Amino acid sequence: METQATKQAEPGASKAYDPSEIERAWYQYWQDNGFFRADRATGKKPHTIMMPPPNVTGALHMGHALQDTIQDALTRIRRMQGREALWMPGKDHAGIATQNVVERTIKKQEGLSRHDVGREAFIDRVWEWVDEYGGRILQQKRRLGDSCDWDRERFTMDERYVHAVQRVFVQLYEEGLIYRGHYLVNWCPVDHTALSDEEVDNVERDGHLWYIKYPLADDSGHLTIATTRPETMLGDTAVAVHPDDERYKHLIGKNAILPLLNREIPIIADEYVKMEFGAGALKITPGHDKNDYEIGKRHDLEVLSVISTDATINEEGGPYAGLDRFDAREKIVEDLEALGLLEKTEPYKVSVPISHRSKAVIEPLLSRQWFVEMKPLAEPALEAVRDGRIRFFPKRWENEYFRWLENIRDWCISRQLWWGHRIPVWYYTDENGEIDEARGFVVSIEQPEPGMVQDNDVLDTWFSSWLFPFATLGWPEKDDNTQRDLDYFHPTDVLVSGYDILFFWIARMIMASMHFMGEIPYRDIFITGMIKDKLGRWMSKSLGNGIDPLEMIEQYGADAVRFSLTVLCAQGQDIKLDPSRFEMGRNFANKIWNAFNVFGRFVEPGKDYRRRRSFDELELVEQWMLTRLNRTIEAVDADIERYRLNEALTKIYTLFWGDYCDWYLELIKPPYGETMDEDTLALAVELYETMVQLLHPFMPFITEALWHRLRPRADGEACIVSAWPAANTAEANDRAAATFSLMQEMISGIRNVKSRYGVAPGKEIAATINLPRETDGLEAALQEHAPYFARLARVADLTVGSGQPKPAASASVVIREHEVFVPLSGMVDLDHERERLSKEIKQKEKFLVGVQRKLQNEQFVSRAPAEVVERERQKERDATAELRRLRANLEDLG
RNA sequence: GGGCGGUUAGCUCAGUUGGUUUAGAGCGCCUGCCUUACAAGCAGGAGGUCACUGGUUCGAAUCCAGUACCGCCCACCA
Repeated sequence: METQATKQAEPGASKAYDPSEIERAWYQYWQDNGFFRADRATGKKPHTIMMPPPNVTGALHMGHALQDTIQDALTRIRRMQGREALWMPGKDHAGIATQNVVERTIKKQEGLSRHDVGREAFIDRVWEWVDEYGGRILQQKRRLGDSCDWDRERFTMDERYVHAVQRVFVQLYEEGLIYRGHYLVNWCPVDHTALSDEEVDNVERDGHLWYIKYPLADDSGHLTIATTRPETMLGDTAVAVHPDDERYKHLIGKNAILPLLNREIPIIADEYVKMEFGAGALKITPGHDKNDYEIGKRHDLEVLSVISTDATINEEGGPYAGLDRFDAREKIVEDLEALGLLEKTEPYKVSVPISHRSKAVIEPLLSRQWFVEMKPLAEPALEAVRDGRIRFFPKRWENEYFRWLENIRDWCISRQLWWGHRIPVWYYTDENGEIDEARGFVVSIEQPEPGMVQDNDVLDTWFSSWLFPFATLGWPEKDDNTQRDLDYFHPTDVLVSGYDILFFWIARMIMASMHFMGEIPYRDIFITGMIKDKLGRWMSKSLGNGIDPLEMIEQYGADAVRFSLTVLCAQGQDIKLDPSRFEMGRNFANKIWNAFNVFGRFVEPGKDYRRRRSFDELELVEQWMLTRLNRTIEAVDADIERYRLNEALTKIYTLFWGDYCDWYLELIKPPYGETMDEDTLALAVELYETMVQLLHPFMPFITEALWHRLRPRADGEACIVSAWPAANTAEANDRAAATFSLMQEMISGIRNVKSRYGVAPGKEIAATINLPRETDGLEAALQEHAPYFARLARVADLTVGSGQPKPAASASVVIREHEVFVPLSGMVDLDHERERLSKEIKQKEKFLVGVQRKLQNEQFVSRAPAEVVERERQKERDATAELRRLRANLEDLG
C-alpha cells in the first residue's frame, strides 16, 4: 500500500521521533479499514460510550482533550478485549451560544440585528453557519485520535432528533408533567430569555444595605426598612414586620406611604421577617423577588412589575421610567437622601444572581413559561444510583447527585430564542391572525388545524441533550433496524464527563432514560477533574490563559498529549496544566520509538520472529522481564476496571522504561559489531509487541506505526483490533525475578562505588561477591551471570563464593547478607569509606530497632496476621545480617 | 448557613481494602558521561518530622474527631 512508505518513515536524519506524518497516515488507515465502526451484527458483547456532544460553536479545548483521551482509551481497550465498541459522536445545537455567535457575525459583517434579518431568514443563516463551521470541533477531535463511529454522528437538530424532542414534550404534557405557568422566572436582560435555576450562578459582591424611612399614612411617624435593591421599591405592595415584634405590633394593619411614588401600601405581619435583621421591617416587592413573591401570595398582595425585559424601569416607575435598573438605583438613593428619607447606608456583601452564559445580572420577572415537574422524574433516577445500578467514579459525586435530586425544583424549559427546538404547542388565532389566548392551546407535533400558530419560543438546549443516549440510537423510531440497534447498544456502559455538567446533563439524562426507556442510560459515570491553568484558575478567553490542544498536538504530538493528560488525571482531581507537562509524553514517545531500534535493526524485513523456547529455557533476564510483564498486565487490568487509567498507564510506563529499556534491552543488546541471535530477537519482538498493545489505547498512533514494523502483517491486521494481552501467569517466576533483582541491586551498588570514586563508568574493574554461606543456586547463578555484571557495570573479573575475603584496598557494598567488594588500588579513601559506612550503619540500626520493637511487642506478634509477622522477622534477619557485614567492613578499615 | 475537595521532596502531583512503603514519579538541582537505540538520553546522588492537635489500632500519609489555611458546590435571610 502506498501510504505504507510514509507511515513507516525511518528515523533517518533525525533521531527524534516525529509524530506529524505518522499520526495523519495512521488515522487515515483506521478510517479506511472501518475499524471505528460498531455493528451489532457481529454478535459480540457491546460496549457503548456516548460522547458528550460539544457545542457546534465550540473549538476543541483541553477539557475535551482530556475527556476524549479517556473515552478513546476505554473504547480502544474494550475493542481490543473483543467487545463491539461503539463510541458515539455528536454535536449539540447549543441554543443561546450558537444564536449569539451568528448574531454577532451578522452584526459585524452586515450591521444588521437578528430582528432586521427576521426569524426565518435568521434561522437559515444559523443553519448555513452550522454547515460551514459547525463540524470543526469534530474534525479537531480526529487529530487527537478519537476512534468514534463517525458514520453514526448525530446532531441535536437532526430531523429525527427533533422528532424525539417533540415526542418527549408531548408525552410529558400528556402525563401532566409539563405545564404552562405564570411565575417569577430568572430573566436574562442581555439574552432576553428566561433561564432555568441551574443556569444562574450566585456571586457574592460588595454592595450596600440602605435603610429607608417609609412614612406612616396616619402621619404618626415612619417605619424603617432595609434593602439591597432600592430600585425595586417602585414595585412595593406592602411592608412586612414580624407578628411578635413589640416595636411594630401596633402598626400591623395600618398603611405606610411608599416614598417617591406616594402610594399607600399595607403593613402586614409575616413570620418570614427576621426581627434582628436591619431595622426589623421588610419591604415587599412580589414582582421582583422570589421570597417577596411567596409572601405576597400568602397575603394576597398585588404583584407589580416595574422592570421590563431589557432591565429598564417601566411606566409603573413614574419618574424613573426608562432608566436602567442600576441607574434608577442611584437616582432613587439620591432622591431619598434629598427627602431626608435615607436613614443610613451600610456596606454589605450581597449575593447577585448572574447568567451562567452572558454573565449579566439576572432579574426575577413575572413571566409565562413552560415548566417540567421534576419530582416524579427524580425518584427513579435517585433509586437507580441508590441501589447501585448506576455507579459513580469517584463515588463521592453520589452525594452531590442525591442532594440535587432530593431538592429538585421544576424546570423552566422555554426560552425566548429563535435557534432551537420550537415548542410543539399551538394557539388559536383571532380574525386578525393574532394569538387568542383565551381559546387555549393544543399540544401537538403537527399543526392541529389550519390557522393555528405555533408557540414562538424554543426549548432549553438541555431539553434535547438529556435524551442523547437513546435519541442518538434512533428512539422513538420503531422500525426493526433501529429498534434492534437501540436494544443492543443501550443502556450504554460508561459516561465520561466533568462535574460541571452533573446537574445540567448527567442527572437529567438519567431521569430521561429511566422515564422514556425504563432503564438506566449508563452503568458507570466517570467524573473527571477540570483542567485549570498552572495557577489553578479556570481557563478562559478573557484571561487568555487557555492552552490550545491543537497547538500542543502540533508541538508534542497527539500521543504525547494523550499520555500526559492520562497520567495527570487522577481520581477526579482538577489538573493544573502547564504546556511543559507534555514533555513527559513526548519524551516517552521518543523513548518508545528509539527502543525499537535496539533490536529492530536486526529484524530482517518480512520475517516473522516467533519464540521457540519455553519459559524455562529462557535467560534469567528474559524470565525476569516476562514475569514483570505478566504481573504488570494483571495490575493494569485491575486498574482499568476501577477507571484508574493514570495508575495503569504509569505502570506500563515504568515497565517499558524502567525495566525493558534500562535493564532488559541493555543486557540483550549485542556488543559493537555483532548481531542479535534469532532466539533473543524473537523474545524482544514479543515483549515489545505486547507492550505496544498495552500502550495502544493511550498512545494509538505511535503504537500502530510500530506494530506494523514489528512483523509482517496481513491486511487489516492492526494493533487497534488486536487482542488485548492476557496476563500469562504460567510465564511468571517470582523466584527467578527476585534473583535478578538482587543482581540489579549489586550492579547498582558497584556503579555507585565507581561513581563515588570517580572511576569512569566505562572503565573495567574487578569485583568480588561474598555470600554468607552456601546459598543453594545463588552462587552458581551469580557466576553464570557474570556477563550481566560485565555488561552493566563493566566488571571484567567477577569472583563469587562464600567466605571470600575482602581484597585489599577495596570499597564494599552490603546488600542484605551479601557483600560486594570492589578493589580500587590506591583510590580508596579510607575516611570517606568510614563515613559512608557509619552513616549506613546508623540508618540500618534505626530501622532494626524499629523492627525489633515491633517484634518484641507481644500484641503485635499475637494480633497481626502471621504473614505480616513473618515479613517483619525476615526484615529483622536481613537487617541484622547486613549490619553485621557493615560493622565488619568498618572495623576492617581500622 | 450547610456540603465536598485539597494541604506529601524546591515545583507539579501519585500513593488502592491500614502492614512487602525504610513514602514514589515527572520536572528542577548536584556529579560524571555525546558509552553507535534514545542528550527528548545514560549512570550516580542530594532532597520529605506526609498542614497541625488529639484519638482508634499490635501497627496510621491512609481510619475517626477537632483546628488552620486554600479551592469548589449548594442555600430565599432583606
